[in-house]
Amino acid sequence: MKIGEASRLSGCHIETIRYYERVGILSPTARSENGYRRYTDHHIQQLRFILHARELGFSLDDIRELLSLKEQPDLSCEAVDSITGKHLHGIHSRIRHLESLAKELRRMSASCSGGHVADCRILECISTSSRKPVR
Amino acid sequence: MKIGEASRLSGCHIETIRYYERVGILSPTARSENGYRRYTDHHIQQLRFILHARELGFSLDDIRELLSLKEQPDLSCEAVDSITGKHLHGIHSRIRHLESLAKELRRMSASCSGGHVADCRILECISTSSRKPVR
DNA sequence: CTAAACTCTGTAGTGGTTACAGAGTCAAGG
DNA sequence: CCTTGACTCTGTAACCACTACAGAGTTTAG
Repeated sequence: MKIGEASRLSGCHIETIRYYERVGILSPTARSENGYRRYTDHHIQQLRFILHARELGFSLDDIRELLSLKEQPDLSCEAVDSITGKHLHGIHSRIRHLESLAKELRRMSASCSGGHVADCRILECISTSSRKPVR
Repeated sequence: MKIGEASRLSGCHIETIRYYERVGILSPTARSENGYRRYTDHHIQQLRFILHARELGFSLDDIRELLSLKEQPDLSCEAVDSITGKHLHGIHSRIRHLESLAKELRRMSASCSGGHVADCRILECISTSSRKPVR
């Protein structure tokens, strides 16, 4: 099938499909005589996998590795667990970071009683605060 | 003062300072005869403000606006509130999104009992799941 | 006088797409 | 047969907020 149908079946944009092939995430495609890429069911499976993994927030590097593990059914799935675990860990620290930002922003916002810019506590906070970087 | 001292006093990297000037976040600098940029205390204040606002996750566009509001002390600080509120809102939806991802990843991870890749439930989930996009 | 430290400009890279320009290909309708 | 529209191709640039060079010039300390 051609790229348009692959796009419809997988849910990936055409440009994104070409991009995935270019960066080596998607298996190389055969070409028709006119130079058009030809896609197989296997490509569609890969594209769906990539799309879902992206929706789960995995990086393309992670996905590259997951796809390569997927092709080796006899391996232990420890490596899959490890990638997932690292990803989950990263998500948790991003959540913690965002929560600490939200807390501080709420605090700042609450302390501002809404007068003139000159007395704005929010701007004052930003001017003078010195957050310790969140690790 | 020269850029090195401005960097030390503000905590911003030298390249970042030049970048901020180039994209119009930082006020233009005067130049010495040798072409070196000259920084004033006002620049240092601006740089500290930018640094703190970035630590709070504000975009450079937001910061550009906050700095411009800061220069107009007679305005109502409503606009500042609005920018902060929008930012906080964005942070909250990012947190919600990440939490839903984390939940799903934990679920997937728990359902995998650690055998061979061929039976890995995580890979199976990614292959077949179809998340509704989180708004 | 020399070496180190500093500054300058300009360019390219990061991640993960998306958007476009300009060209070629193909199928259906008049 | 010709045109129109839909499709595909390649290559490049844009997004964000930097960071990292290369290669050149300048200043400062010993």
